[in-house]
Amino acid sequence: MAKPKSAISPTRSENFPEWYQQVIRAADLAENSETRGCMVIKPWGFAIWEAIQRDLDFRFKATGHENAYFPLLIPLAYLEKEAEHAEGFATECAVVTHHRLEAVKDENGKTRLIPAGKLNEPYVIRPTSETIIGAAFSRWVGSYRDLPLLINQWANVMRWEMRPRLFLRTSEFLWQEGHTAHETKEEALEETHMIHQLYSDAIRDLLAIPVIMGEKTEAERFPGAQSTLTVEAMVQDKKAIQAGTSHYLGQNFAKAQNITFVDRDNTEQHVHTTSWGVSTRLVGTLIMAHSDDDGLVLPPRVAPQQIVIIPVTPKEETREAVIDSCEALATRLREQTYGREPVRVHVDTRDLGGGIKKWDWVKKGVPIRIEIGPRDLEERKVCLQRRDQPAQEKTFMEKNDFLRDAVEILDSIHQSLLEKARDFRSSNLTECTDLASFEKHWDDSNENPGWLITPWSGSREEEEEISKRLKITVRCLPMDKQDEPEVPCFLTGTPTKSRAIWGRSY
RNA sequence: CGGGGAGUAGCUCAGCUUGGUAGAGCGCUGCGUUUGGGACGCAGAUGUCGCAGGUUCGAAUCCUGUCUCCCCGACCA
Repeated sequence: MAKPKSAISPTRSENFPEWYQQVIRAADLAENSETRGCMVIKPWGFAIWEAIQRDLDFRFKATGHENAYFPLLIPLAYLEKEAEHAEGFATECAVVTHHRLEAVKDENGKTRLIPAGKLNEPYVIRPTSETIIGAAFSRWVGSYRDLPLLINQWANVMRWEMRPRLFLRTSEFLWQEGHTAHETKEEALEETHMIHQLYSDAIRDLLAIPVIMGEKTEAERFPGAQSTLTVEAMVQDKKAIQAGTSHYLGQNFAKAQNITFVDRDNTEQHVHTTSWGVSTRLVGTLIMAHSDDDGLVLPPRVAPQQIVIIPVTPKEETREAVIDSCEALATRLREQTYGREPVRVHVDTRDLGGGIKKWDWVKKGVPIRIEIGPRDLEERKVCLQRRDQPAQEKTFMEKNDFLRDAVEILDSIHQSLLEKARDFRSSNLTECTDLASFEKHWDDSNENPGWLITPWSGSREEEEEISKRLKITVRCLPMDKQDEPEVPCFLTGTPTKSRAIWGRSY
């Protein structure tokens, strides 16, 4: 037999980046727009982001945070206040310099709009909001009684990316940014760790992606931060994606922006701030983590539709009965809940061939497909197909059993995706203790090198040298591997208890 | 931002070297036959040939500029 035809071409092994684009197109998630580097997020893609939003928003509020909203435009002078931060973002800022257009006829009589009304002080379109939120904090905080201040904002930000990719790196993207201010360093650090854990839990429970929790090295830190915590995910080409970050900013921004309070001993102090965020990049991560050569595979918790019921209506005389039965089943299923929300069920009554509909939903990644035809109606059965299994795979089960087990099946799909991702990562994360095999691992003959974990005590300069040379980065210093048995660093030979994870990244 | 490739129907692309004003397959619409399956037949619709200039009697085709996308690199919270 010829090799089975896949719905997506090229396949992952043929051309991973192209496969990624095709999955997005086939699932109708998003498209490139006319605006450089920006994307149009289509309903199916946006619904995934909305599901992520709802869950995270719930978690933020449950841990005492409140939502607020700050301006899109930041006075240039604000961004200049924290030196390291200013330098870090300088090259990727879009700048607003005018506030008016003048309509002018050109030589062909066509109306042209010419920027006019030059601003004395330009605005920067926010690449992140530390500075403008800091300015608000300095007004809002006066006493230790005002602390902690726990704010989150859902917003868009803009970073003028040179090489955009749908969802993974777009010039404009959607995210949430948490900004908090605290009395003490300990409290602020506790906040960053709490959020770090929250992200790790949410990504595991929602997206079925296991992440490694760790700290960034100095070279990889957020500009202006004292420490940056990261959650790192591995996707199917074995590259790393930073899926979320949580920063301890120390008093850097407080000092730059005068965020002070009078403490319990009546002395003026600077607050300790944090910031943390996840973005629409999570959608890209999810696509690359689970999808296969037949298209998108969605973890049930974020699937815009979790169960799609396809009526099979070969004969006109049984058509109505079949559709009624499908609708009735959908209603019963919607009465159930999965992960704090009613089960999302869609009945596909479009007047199209069964095969077309089936493959449509395969490519869109719907976790459960149910088909009901006249025969099943008589036998009170349903035909069950799971997206975590091959597209041809079918199971017939009693309708009542399915009604009883549907939520459980959704959860088992979630679990199987998570386990598969976990197995993939563990078989591509190898220990390495010597420089020779480290260098060999990254040489050109190894097209998709996995991650390496090494004993590490190198300096920033040593890290930057080897990173540049081998086109890799330290993904993180994994939190649970910083007190290991003392062995020589693979690079410097200095005995160390610390371990570092290395990889290629998006 | 550097190197390479590409922009022609919704999608994938042919046509461009040798200028004469547009095609295929898939998709789409309608009708019919099918139908536990991404089927078939017939009929039909759809393009300022990325945009702006220039050369020419005439430009998808030649020239200049510009924008966008893709790949590789540099950069990247």
